[in-house]
Amino acid sequence: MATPRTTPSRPDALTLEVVELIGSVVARYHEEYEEAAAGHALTGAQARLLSLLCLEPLPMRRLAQRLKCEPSNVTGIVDRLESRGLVERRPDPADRRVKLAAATPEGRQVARNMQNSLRFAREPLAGLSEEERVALRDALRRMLSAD
Amino acid sequence: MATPRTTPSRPDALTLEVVELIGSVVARYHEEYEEAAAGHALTGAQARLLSLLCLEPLPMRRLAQRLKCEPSNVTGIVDRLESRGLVERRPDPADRRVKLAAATPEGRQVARNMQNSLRFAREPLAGLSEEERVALRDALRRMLSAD
DNA sequence: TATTGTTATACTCTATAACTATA
DNA sequence: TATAGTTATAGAGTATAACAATA
Repeated sequence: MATPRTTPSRPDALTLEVVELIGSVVARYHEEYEEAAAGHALTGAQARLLSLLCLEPLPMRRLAQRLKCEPSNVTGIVDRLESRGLVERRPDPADRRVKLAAATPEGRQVARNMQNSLRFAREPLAGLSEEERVALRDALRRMLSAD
Repeated sequence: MATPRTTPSRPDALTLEVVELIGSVVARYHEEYEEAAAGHALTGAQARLLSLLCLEPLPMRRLAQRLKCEPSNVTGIVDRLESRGLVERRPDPADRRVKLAAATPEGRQVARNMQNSLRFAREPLAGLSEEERVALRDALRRMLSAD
């Protein structure tokens, strides 16, 4: 194992700095996401839901799972997007209890515009060489699978 | 410059993967932060405010700046923390308009407990060697200053 | 006059519980 | 009976505008 034998409760200065840097990246990412959403008159939750629906229509229930919130909340978020014509509800032919939420063409356009205005989420790597990107990719992969 | 000359609108596969990994880290970090806060009966906003006050007492106005919200919101968040005895308001001897919010000893203890339960923010680096941590630190630094 | 903190208001997000229509 | 979606309700965060106390 590559882990140095230090007391878990007293991480070394390097580890502390990396953890703080990750916190900064997280904060920065979130700020810019909310900002980009607000620039298109969307809340963060609306923007996340709309982005999901741009990939494929989804039952309300699955939207709640993806957004990690209760199904009852999805009703309101979809209501607001639907009243703006960005999302629509369709019946599911296979199960009449299910409603499929789907992005309209206008909804997809708004989502695209928003994602294009997300500079930091798109270009955070401008200053890194290919070698550095590979190293960063490997480190991030390992972080996410370390659980 | 180390940036390869590709069209900005069509990033290469490596870049796309790294961007997606960063998104995953951000999502994971946020989930665990909210979870840790909820475990101590705090909302995310309350946890962030309390963590700030653990470093030093701050005027309400500065808290709003740090949390990137309107000063009127800080009143309510501090109210709720104060009613639980985790935060207190003190007069500022230098300016009688100002109220300094400060964490109580109990508030500091709750914040410490919460931070200790943040595993992902603390131990995502367990699988990385010191060399890799240095490379990760440098890459993150450059990402954050690339603006 | 300008600034600090607060109040009042309205909207959104959130969880919980109860309801309906299907299955 | 179980499930999908909704409604009703209450608490919290948010922005805006107006206010009192102080500078």
